[in-house]
Amino acid sequence: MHSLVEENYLKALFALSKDKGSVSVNDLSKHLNIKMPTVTNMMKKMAFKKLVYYESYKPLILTKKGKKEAALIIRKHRLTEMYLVEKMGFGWEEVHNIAEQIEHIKSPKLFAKMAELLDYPKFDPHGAPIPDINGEMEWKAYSKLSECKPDDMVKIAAVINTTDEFLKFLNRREIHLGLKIKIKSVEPFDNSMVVKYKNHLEETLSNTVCKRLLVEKF
Amino acid sequence: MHSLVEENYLKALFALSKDKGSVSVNDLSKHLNIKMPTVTNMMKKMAFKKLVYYESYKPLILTKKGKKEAALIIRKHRLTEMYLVEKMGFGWEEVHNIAEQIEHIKSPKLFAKMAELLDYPKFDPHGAPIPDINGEMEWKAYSKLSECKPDDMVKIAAVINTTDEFLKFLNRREIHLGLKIKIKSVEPFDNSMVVKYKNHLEETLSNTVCKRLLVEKF
DNA sequence: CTAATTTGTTAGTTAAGACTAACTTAATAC
DNA sequence: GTATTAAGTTAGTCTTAACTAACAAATTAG
Repeated sequence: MHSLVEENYLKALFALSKDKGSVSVNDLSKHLNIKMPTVTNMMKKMAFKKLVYYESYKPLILTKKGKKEAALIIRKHRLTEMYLVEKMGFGWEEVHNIAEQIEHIKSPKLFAKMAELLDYPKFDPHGAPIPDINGEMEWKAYSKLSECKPDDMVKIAAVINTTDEFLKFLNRREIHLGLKIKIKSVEPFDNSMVVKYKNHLEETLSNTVCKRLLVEKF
Repeated sequence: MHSLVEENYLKALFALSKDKGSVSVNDLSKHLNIKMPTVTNMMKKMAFKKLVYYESYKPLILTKKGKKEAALIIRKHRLTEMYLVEKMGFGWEEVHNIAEQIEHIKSPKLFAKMAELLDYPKFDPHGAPIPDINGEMEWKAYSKLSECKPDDMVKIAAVINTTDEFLKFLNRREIHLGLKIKIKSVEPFDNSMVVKYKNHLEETLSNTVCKRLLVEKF
């Protein structure tokens, strides 16, 4: 099995390669807060273990094996988050740090039990998909709220780039998954949106916020 | 905070010093499966951190601080075991390994929540006392089943020196905490006991087994 | 009470995973 | 298209926590 450190490299590689499919040493270094030479070294070790394709001066690419192992760690993370929220009563802004630790626990039984008790959930408390036991996962085709137009009626499906602070911000405005929102207007100069939902008849959301809210139109 | 490794030394020191109050380097070395020089080294580091009293060639003694920190790790371990059994449906023979990992998690909130959901339990699934939030804990004055006499009626209060195998052995005989047992006879040559409980009218338990069962007389 | 054995320590080595300093390759700018 | 800047690598160091080999102290045996 892999060390906790390797698991963190795997997760970072997986997260950063979402779009391009590859990652630079620099990006990985910044994301993990680890200096570049250390990253280079680790990539050589992980290449030897067939977790990543590594060639000098070229972008890093996860192997199939690396991707699967990363996805399985993410599975453990998201299952844990869901468990903490659904079964233990934590708020969605409290669970990240705990899950960050529990995801490294070696006990297939523990996570199998969580999945069972949660009735095999497909999404975590932030709307992110939970990879299945084979590491398979797919994001649904959500739009960003920031890309919607006035008069669109949308439902909040997921929150991305979550931080505790951002989630607390949403809490204060009673914004949660499943919430139905109507877009009243978009300010042209800063792309902030005025939206309406529940008893919030005129809430303004900055573009920074809108870019982090994934929605389903309906 | 302390490293996972230090936490394991603390736990081992605490467990081994139960009776004598002190531990030899040798015992600690054997218990942790770590060679003596490594232990000596670590003791110096931990003495510097005021977790243990260390003098060359003298027995190791936990400081008050060391004892408290050890007890708090044991608290996390036993709370976790209780949580896994009571809230997740694990068997008492399955929880040790998982708790061994979860006990190192840094999240006061997580363990506070477990305690709350379990309604502040005083004992773990094996009958061992759970230290309170200040690290205070006390074993009740139980007897070993091996020290009981024929015709004694006793109730199983705790299981000590538990291993998965021993707990499975108890499962197969339907022996569990709270079970009421009558001692029918004691074989003088090997101190094995013939006992009666529930629909087990004549079950023989070896001395090895009886020494690991703590009971309350009634 | 000395000899043998056990226990404990010292010194030096190793591996993992971090770092800095210095150098090289690749990318960008003019 | 060369010069500058950014990115990546190499080499060497550090810390933690393990190890072995060799030595020293304490205990036990006779």
